[in-house]
Amino acid sequence: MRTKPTSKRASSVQVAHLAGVSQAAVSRVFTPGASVSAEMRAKVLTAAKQLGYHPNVLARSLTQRSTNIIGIVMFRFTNPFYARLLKEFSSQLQKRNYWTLLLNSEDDDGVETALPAALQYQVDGIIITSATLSSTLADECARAGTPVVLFNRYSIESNVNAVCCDSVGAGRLVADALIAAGHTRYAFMAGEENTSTSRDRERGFVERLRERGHELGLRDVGNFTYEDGYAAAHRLLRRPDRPDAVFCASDLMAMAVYDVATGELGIRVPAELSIIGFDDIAMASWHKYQITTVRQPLERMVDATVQVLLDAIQHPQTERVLRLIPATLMPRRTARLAQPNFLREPSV
Amino acid sequence: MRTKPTSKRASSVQVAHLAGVSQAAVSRVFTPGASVSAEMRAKVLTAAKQLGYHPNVLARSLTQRSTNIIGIVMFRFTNPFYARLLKEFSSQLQKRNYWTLLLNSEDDDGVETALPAALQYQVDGIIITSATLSSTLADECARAGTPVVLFNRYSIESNVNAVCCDSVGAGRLVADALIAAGHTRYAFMAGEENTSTSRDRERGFVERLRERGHELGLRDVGNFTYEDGYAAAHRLLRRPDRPDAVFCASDLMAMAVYDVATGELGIRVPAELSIIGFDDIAMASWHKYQITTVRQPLERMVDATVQVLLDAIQHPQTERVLRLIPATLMPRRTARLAQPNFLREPSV
DNA sequence: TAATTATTTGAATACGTATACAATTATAGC
DNA sequence: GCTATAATTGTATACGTATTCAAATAATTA
Repeated sequence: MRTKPTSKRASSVQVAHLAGVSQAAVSRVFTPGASVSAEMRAKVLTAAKQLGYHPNVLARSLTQRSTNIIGIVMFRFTNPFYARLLKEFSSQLQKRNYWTLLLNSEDDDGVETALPAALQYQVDGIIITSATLSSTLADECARAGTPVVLFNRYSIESNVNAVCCDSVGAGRLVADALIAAGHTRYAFMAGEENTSTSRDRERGFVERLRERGHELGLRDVGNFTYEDGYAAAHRLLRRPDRPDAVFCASDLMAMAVYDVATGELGIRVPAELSIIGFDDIAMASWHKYQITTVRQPLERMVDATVQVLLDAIQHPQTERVLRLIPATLMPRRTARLAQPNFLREPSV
Repeated sequence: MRTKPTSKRASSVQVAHLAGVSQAAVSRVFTPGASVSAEMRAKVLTAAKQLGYHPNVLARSLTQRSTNIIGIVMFRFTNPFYARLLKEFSSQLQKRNYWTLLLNSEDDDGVETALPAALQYQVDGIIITSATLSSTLADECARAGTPVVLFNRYSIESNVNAVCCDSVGAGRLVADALIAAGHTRYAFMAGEENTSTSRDRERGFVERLRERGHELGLRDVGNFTYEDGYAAAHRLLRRPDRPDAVFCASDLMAMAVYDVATGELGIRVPAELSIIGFDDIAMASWHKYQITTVRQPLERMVDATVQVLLDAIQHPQTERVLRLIPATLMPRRTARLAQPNFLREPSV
């Protein structure tokens, strides 16, 4: 059905012909650092300009065995954290002369189909933000010699690089802060249950509460979204034994809790209820919300990820890297917290 | 500095060798519709599996002269409308067996550098969401035989395809709706001043107000963001002759106006002030906002864009296409409107 | 000036695939 | 059985570039 696109893109051979030189000469003119005389360069460049010639990067990558393309596997596009993440990745990569092939793992089999496709496009590396990697897939990447970095995921069995925010540590941080301010009835609102990010945040939180003699009284699930968080907030806050502190696995859910509490139920925040979110998306600092939240240092995480990936590309033999990046608490208006020096309490 | 990555990806020649057949046979096994006997297919596939062989798409695209890659030029990633847009594009394209090369035009010279890069990667087509096209660039694409579609932009001089929401029509729609409900003091909050989207929305709005004997009393600029919208809302609403109807060029700004009005100034919405936004992002329908807004039919627009682009790819000779897609009003809670049949008033 | 070295150039080949063409084998028709 | 046709396979070549090697030219030195 496809008509063969008779593209008129000029080739190096045509340029060479027009300039009266060899094809190799043309190639050298467009290869930084190659040996070319000034007049040769001039001749070739005018011919190239005349024909509108640009080197065919794909043909080049055939001989160079490197495409300068990085595949990014994604799916929660509309989540503000991920939107910003993608922007950060693409601009970081572009700055280092790499390009981004976007692999949407939203539908169907997700990663399972997207990833082999990426390999066929000979990407130099892969960043995965939306799933962990089955060992089959990990093997396939390894066999293809294509390095992979998981972002905010890690995989115990398979031998894959990862850069993560320290979710467990962050959960503990929040527990400490809330305990120090004298809260008594704790709740946690989970994201999607099967995500390691949500589970780890919860684990750190609960662990630390226990260690210091408290219990997690309540938990509910908001699937990382405002809408589901809104419903969950209703369930949590209308109970007679409603919590006086809610830790949410995302800012969107924290905003929903805030809206339900102040808008619908007349609960005073933070006097009667402390709310802490996660991510520090732009909205969290909107004037009307001012959500106290855990800040994932996104730039640093992206930086580290790119670093790890490019390292792995340049030194294929190195063993796997795991990098944990600490989160920090952003005190704002929705949580009653002790003086900031609680942060320096000895962490047991 | 780059070590030559000695990739171990198997080639069709290696598979052929292992299977004891010709390279052409291997190629045919992986070419849908080619003539291959069952036993040949079996032999090749087992050999391929054993070597972990996947065809090199780039090498293929050298002979086919088509990469199945579409370049998307973007930059307002974190704006929820654009985030959703990108998701919609990538999943639509992926469904049709195209892949997305993401071109971030955020920094530096933006499109001017990103686009030539895309051309070098021999993309089959380009979608531009963040800028219009200089005639130089348009020429370059035309010369390369690479079709381009502008999304929500159009260009008078250069001969480039475009799919747009009918911003002018939408502005008129809003004017009609607000007039019908008997408002008297109108204001407009602009996005970034140099964008055609904002300008066209304003133009339609003002035009239609005039036609029906009204004036635009006030205008201010919110640059499409919540923060700037917040500041602009303060300026607008603290005036003695404050408006009783504000039309905002984006939902984020409308939300800011709502927050300033209800949260800070105690203005009742919609009794004393009607607010209408633009885009219908997910947040606009959040329970606490329920912003009355103009809905850009994003799926239809994306659909149309992809359609136009793929058409242009398959039939290179056709002339340029301009497609205008009508917007619709989503009545919610922030605007006082007449009964819905005002929509059927004869449009002069 | 001649001899030596450094620089520039072109011819040939490789990268991994698809395909036109010819050669071969299988199938159908009688 | 034999011929005519269809299906399958291999050979050779093309896609557009980078790069090795040898040849040719320019620059340097004595």
